[in-house]
Amino acid sequence: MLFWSIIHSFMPSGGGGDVTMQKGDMIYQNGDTAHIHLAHIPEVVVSRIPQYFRTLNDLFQSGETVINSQSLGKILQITPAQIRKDLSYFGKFGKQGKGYNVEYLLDALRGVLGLDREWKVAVIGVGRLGRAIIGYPGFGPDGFKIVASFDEDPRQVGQSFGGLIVRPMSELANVVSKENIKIAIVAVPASQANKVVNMLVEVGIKAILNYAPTSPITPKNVRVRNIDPIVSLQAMTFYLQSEKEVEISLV
Amino acid sequence: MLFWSIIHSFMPSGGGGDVTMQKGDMIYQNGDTAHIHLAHIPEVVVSRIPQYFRTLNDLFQSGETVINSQSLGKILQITPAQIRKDLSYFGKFGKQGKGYNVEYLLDALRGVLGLDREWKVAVIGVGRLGRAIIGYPGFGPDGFKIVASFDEDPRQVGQSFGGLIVRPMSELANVVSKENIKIAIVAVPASQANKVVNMLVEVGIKAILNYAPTSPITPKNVRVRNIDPIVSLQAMTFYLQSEKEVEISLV
DNA sequence: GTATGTGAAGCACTTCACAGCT
DNA sequence: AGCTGTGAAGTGCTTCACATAC
Repeated sequence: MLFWSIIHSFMPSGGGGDVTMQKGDMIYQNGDTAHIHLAHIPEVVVSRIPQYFRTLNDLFQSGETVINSQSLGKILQITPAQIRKDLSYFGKFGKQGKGYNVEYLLDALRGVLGLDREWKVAVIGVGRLGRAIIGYPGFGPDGFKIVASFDEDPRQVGQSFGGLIVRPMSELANVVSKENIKIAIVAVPASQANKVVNMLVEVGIKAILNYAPTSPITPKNVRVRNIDPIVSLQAMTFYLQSEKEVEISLV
Repeated sequence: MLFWSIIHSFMPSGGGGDVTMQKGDMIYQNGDTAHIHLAHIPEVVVSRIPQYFRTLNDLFQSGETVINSQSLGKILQITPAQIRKDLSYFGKFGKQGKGYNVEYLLDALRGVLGLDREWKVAVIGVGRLGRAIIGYPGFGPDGFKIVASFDEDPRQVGQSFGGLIVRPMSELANVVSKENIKIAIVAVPASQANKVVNMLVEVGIKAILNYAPTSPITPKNVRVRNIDPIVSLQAMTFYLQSEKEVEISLV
């Protein structure tokens, strides 16, 4: 039985020379565990893997057993070469002349993304949005389990939404450490967002899905993804107004 | 008084030779209107402009009058060079030795993004998420006005949320054309999403903010932005499980 | 002195094209 | 014959570094 371990930044700071890693390099064996160190994987690649995963899930549900990079590309509007290259960062999952076995690739990507376990999630802010998130049925099937909710407002604390009791922020540290929560969803007003994010970093949260219209600053080892519908809409209105005349000063 | 016009794809298809445009090229004068044709602007650049806009808005609200690319970069975690380069696609908005006048740059970017007008928006699907969107107060201040909501479910039709009556899908074409709606927000279950998106394209919607966990296919002249929290979370779990051992078959 | 705007250099991602396997 | 996996080529975005302007 063999294992692999993804090491994202391997910097033996104690001196002794630089180490340049190549994809697939096996560096050392530690007890029973063989560690394979992968070279840097581009962030854009990582962000596409969940899309492949979701599509493969859909295909699997509809009973498809095999798919090739061309068909997958058509569904996702991505070139076949891109898909093959992306997958090749993680292994060889296909068969020449055939394509990819849907179930096999699905399992492989589940492992790559770390979805072969349950991730506990905390929701901060139980306003209209927070409650919609708690009630959203889409998290469970993918292994995300919302196990706690918090709010600063004493009038919300103690209430129950979706079978989850709203706790005061003062309990954040305790609950996060006791439940070993690594992921938080921020659904508080913009004015509170930065403060809340700082608290989350403080108590050891490592991934934050931020619905507040801010770009909070966090240490490099804490990941943030911002979901801001306004920003998304504005990126589209730019294209909508092509050929519309806009006044500027032209010396 | 001078104007500029952003032409994104200028392809005189009637023959007569290729036209390669350079940033800032002035191509022709038509009546009172000088048209300046900008070269292709990278999509990543366009997607960053709304972030600059939001931050400048925040700064303006807090009374800041001047900012330089360094400070703006610190807030947004973007290099100063990147910010200056991005802005340079659209004009020269700063002063050497000084920086950017916040209000002036804000106005300029408002024009660039086409936010110096009101954009009417339709929401499709008034489930929990759709209602949260309709009730979200963040759209108004940025010029997005939700003017209509639709749902396929007859039990929802006729109800009123946030002062907006839910209409049946059969009225979509009429309302969109009469109200001149160009933007739609899709908040229906995944199973209906593709069908709904096709209907939206059909009736002339040009920009879609899609909350369903799908990647709908649309003509090139219809923009889609997908907001899928699961995909965002999964891109983060990849990094969370660094150094975690994952079983694979290593021949 | 300070900070912008921008060609040029550097770097990273995408696409090509084909060897290799089925 | 068909499709993957992948070096190499191509493309495009980012960063540099400095002339220019305040």
